[in-house]
Amino acid sequence: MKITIKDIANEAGVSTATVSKILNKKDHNISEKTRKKVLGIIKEKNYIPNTVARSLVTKQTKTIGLVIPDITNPFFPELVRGAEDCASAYGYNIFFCNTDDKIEKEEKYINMLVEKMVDGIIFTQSANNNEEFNHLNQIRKPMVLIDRDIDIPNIKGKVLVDNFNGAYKGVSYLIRKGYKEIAFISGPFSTKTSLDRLEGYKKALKENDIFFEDTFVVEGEYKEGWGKKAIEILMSKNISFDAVFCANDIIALSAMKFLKEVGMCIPEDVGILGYDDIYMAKLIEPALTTISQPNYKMGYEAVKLLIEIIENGKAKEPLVRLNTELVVRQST
Amino acid sequence: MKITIKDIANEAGVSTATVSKILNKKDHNISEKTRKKVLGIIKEKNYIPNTVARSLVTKQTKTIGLVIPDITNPFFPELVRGAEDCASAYGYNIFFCNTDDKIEKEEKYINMLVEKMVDGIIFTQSANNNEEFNHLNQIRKPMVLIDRDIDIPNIKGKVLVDNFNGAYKGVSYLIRKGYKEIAFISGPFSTKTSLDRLEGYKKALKENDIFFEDTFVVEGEYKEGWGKKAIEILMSKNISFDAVFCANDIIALSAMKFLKEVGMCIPEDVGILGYDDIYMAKLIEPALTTISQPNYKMGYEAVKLLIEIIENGKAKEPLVRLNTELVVRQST
DNA sequence: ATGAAAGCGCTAACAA
DNA sequence: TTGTTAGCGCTTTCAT
Repeated sequence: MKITIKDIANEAGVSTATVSKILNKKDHNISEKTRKKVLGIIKEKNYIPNTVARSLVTKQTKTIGLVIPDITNPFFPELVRGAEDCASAYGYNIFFCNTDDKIEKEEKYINMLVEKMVDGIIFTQSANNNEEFNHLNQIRKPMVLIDRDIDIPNIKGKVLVDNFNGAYKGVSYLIRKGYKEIAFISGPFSTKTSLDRLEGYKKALKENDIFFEDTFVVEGEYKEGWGKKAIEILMSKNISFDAVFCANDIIALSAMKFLKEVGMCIPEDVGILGYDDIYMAKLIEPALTTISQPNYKMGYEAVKLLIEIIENGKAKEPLVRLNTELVVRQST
Repeated sequence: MKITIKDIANEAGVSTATVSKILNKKDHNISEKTRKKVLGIIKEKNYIPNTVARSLVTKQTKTIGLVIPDITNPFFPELVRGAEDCASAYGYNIFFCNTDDKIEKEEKYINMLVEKMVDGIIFTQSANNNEEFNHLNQIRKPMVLIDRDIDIPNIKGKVLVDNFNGAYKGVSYLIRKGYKEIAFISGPFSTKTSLDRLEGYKKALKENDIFFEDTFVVEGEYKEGWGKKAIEILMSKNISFDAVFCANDIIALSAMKFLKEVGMCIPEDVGILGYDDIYMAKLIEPALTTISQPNYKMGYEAVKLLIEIIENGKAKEPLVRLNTELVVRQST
């Protein structure tokens, strides 16, 4: 039989209130003697408090929901890991959900999370879907957003990355290295992320008196196959480029693979610059020069922010803006 | 103010018992009229039942714990995804934990999970740590193990992969392809996984009348840097090999990168065979031939098994053994 | 077909 | 310093 606080109280000859106080370190006026005794019995009986019962009265579960599109996308493991580490450090657990960017799944999960009485929710998306976010506005739980800057009234916190500067730094570096004809394989322009990176790219060109040409930019999706396809498009248009700035590392890998297959040398014939710095970036040959997103930190900071909001009702600094970093390797 | 079952009952002019029955589809003798009415009010008021309160009485949380070493290791995302998909299909949520293979973290998390009243726990490790598993035996929750075959009395289910056959298939293929001097970069021999793969490797050699030599096998760890180091060891011993069977894909990638750096051509000078088929295997150049582990399926099946055990007390088939598959690409 | 009431295991006023 | 007691929101048995 499961043993409860009552059993401990009986055994110790005290009331459950006393045991509860000891359990919750509201010790201040409990005699050392009974404290010791109760603690002893707890250990001896291997008693584990039932947090479900506790949550019912305290109205908090020490649990948060983490909603991402797909853990299988190499962008997310680090982020999730960061989130989990932070949660764990603050005594919280994480419910983990994959939405595949599907609005139905998203709604279903959010409802599940609310039913499970999570204390707050963290929300990430890789791609904007331009559907309505009405259902998010129904939710009366603290929420923080990662990586996207949409306006939902009841979002109380955001963790964003400076994509503009990231792209700007990367492309500037490419130019300094002597590359002059830099193509940009972009993600969808429906995302602010992509738009910001495009602006950073443009600014770098402009500052170096390189004329910006539409044809050097191809818009696609943040997916594996897009890199190859994009190169094919570029080539079919007979565009000559000596470097490619890719909207993320997976795209870069796919582009690189294809370029090698058609006999190009990297970085001699064409330089490749990625974005994200996923785990594999350093393991491929040549290792990928890329703009490192602080994914782990994003996850960590988001949870930290959320917990602050949960515990204080609001955040001192509700917008965390993280910086990127250029990681130079052999592909440029 | 949060709205409760009482509010719904009042509004509808019925008792909470009635509402509860309707909520839980114990409808059988509730008049259609009140059913409709109650359901209407629930929708109108946007009522969401509090599962915490429910769990307190039903003694089940519809929640399971998933304990893995590190989501950042490319082996796990697919597995986790499979687990999550299955859980979600059965109406369960997943608490997600990373232990880094540290016994203290493991204990801490398991306790947290028990406190949170999970209905069951799934347990994965990449490397055996030979410490005691006493603490696992204290746990009176259904548990299922993935990928390792240790004996813990209260483990009620296991999902295993046939490593012996995987290695055997892979190495046999290498031999068929004409490779004769096949090195094996192994993981730690403290793991059954590694031992099984070694046996598979030996069997393939033997069947093809290739003499097995100790020196062709190097034992290390399932980590990124090991591939390069292993090749260095092999070379420093002046061992000539025309193919390398790597204990996992990360090792293979690292080995491949190093071999290319020292001027070897793959697959001409040396063939590379990996193990796992991680996401990146197909994206690198040359794409990696590897033995595909059914990671997604492992996660999925493990959760399915666990839920069966949770709901029926035991599993009809407590041991699920999954097969591997050889995926031929360009590295051989 | 519906409701009254007990109780799940815990916390937190308030009393003593 | 400790105990009494009233819930938290729900399910479930047993009456009605």
